[in-house]
Parts: sequence; C-alpha cells; structure tokens
Amino acid sequence: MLLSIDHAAPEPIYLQIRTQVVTAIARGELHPGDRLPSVRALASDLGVNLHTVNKAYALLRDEGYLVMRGRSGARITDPADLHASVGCEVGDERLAASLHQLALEYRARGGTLEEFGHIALQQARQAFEDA
Amino acid sequence: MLLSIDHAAPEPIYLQIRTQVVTAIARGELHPGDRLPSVRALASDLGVNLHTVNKAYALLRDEGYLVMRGRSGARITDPADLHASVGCEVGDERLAASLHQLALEYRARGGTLEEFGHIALQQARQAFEDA
DNA sequence: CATTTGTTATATAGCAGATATAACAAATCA
DNA sequence: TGATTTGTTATATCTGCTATATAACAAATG
Repeated sequence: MLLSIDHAAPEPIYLQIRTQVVTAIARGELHPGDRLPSVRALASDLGVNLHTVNKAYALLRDEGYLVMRGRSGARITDPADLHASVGCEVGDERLAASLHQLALEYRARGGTLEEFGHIALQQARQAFEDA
Repeated sequence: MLLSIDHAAPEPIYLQIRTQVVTAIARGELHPGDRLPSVRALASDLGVNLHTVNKAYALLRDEGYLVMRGRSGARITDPADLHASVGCEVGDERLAASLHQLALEYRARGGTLEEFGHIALQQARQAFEDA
C-alpha cells in the first residue's frame, strides 16, 4: 500500500492523499508516466468515498502533478515539463511566500537569521536525499 | 490601523489576526510589553465579532506570543523568554516539518537542492531585514 | 460496442468558522 | 471599597467545507 490515511488527523483526507502522492513523486517512488490506481480502486483500498479520492486527484491535476485522459486514468506528469510549466511559477511564488512567513515567525520567537538558514538547509538536504 | 482583514480571503479571520500580530512582532512594530487593543475594541475597529478576536488572542497566548492578566489586557511576551521556553521547542519542530515538506514539494516539481536553498536564504534575509 | 476511466449532479450528515447575546472572575482605578 | 474594564466561558444560530451516498455522463480503451 503506497498510501495510508489517518481518519483522526485534523488534516482532511483528500489533502493527506494529495501530500502523500507529492511526497512519493519527490522521493522517486512514483515516476513520470506511472499510473495511479483508479479513484474507485483507491477509495476501496483506503476505505473512503470515491469523491474524496477524486477531490485529491483533481487537485493534483490542477497543480500539474497528474494528467488525466479518459479511460487512461491518472498518470504522473514529467517533472521536467512541470518545472517549465506556468503552473510551476505560481508554485514558486507560494513557496517563496511560505518561506518568508516561516522566517518571520521564527524571528518573532527570538530566532536569528543564521539559525533559520541552518535549519532550512538541514531539512532541504534531508528532503533531497535519494529514497 | 495595525491590522487589516480580508473577509473574502480563504484564510479564517482569526488566523489573519494571529499572523499579522506575529509579523508585527517580527518586524519590531510591536515590542515586548506593548499592550494590544482589547478584544472588544479591536473587534469594533475591524468590524468583526468579539469572539473572533478572542480566538486569535487565545491562540497567540497558547503559542506564547502574548500574556494575559485580568484587566491588564494582552501584552507582548519578551522574545528572549519565548525563545528559551518549552513552547518554542514544539514551534521549532513544526518549523522543521514545514521546511521539510516545502523542500519535498519543490523536488517533486523538478527543482534542485541548490535552487531551494537559494530561495530559502533569499526569503529569510528579506524577513530578517529591519523594519 | 461494452467496459473502465474521470467527471458532474444531488442530497445528507458532521464539523469548524463566524456571529450574537449573556454572564462570570480577575485586575485596575477612582 | 466599589464601579469599571479586562479576558473568558456558555449557548445558540448561520454558513461553508469535509465526507459520504447514489446516480448518471463523456471519453478512451480493448
């Protein structure tokens, strides 16, 4: 099972699915062109409703991570295409805004720029390690 | 007016208030010991309900940014105290988790570690600039 | 052409955000 | 001391989002 759902978590189920798919792509567990389970099959496996999975797939499609084509189902987008696409630019803007806000909050708690930079690079290196 | 509310934004009003107070602390627009408007006064100024402001203040208190004492009202915590407090450790854990997830999503979109580090440091420097 | 795919349309139940009114304990000020 | 202002709590209502359920649709496959 590639995905696991926590019904007790505060994060909505459809966002849990979305995040875990993105994480799997980042870690190389899902490759460009790979086919995801059908919304009905995954919903059955996870014990959730069809529409919950469909909402996650539609979000991933809107964000550019997936491509849907009729009965072909959901397939992983080529990251090269994604990185060059327009949708990625808005993603970069959101990334910058998120990083800016995290830095502001760290500063408000009395943290320094050097400490923040250290934590950021530490977490980034860990996220970019090969799976 | 220190705060401004966007009723059309998807972010809840009480979180908008919370974030703007934290940002003001980070930028030095609010100093340790400064007194915030009363929940009733701020609610009236912003055109929102008393409980919406109270929810934001209670959250800021739980996060350690504010201290409440009877009629003394809400006052800004000393960042030095905050940075040394236990509540700051869980804040650091959340920061690390957020940074890790942002890096994972950037990698999933075809970004590199170097690019991410550059954007992170760029935003951090901007956030730590003096107001 | 029948099947499987994602998609859309309705409807329902539950939870959170926001509002409204009311009352309470604690600290301040006259 | 006593009235006032502070944050806080208790109900209640309304709205929107999450999740579920049933049903039907267009597109692509074999």
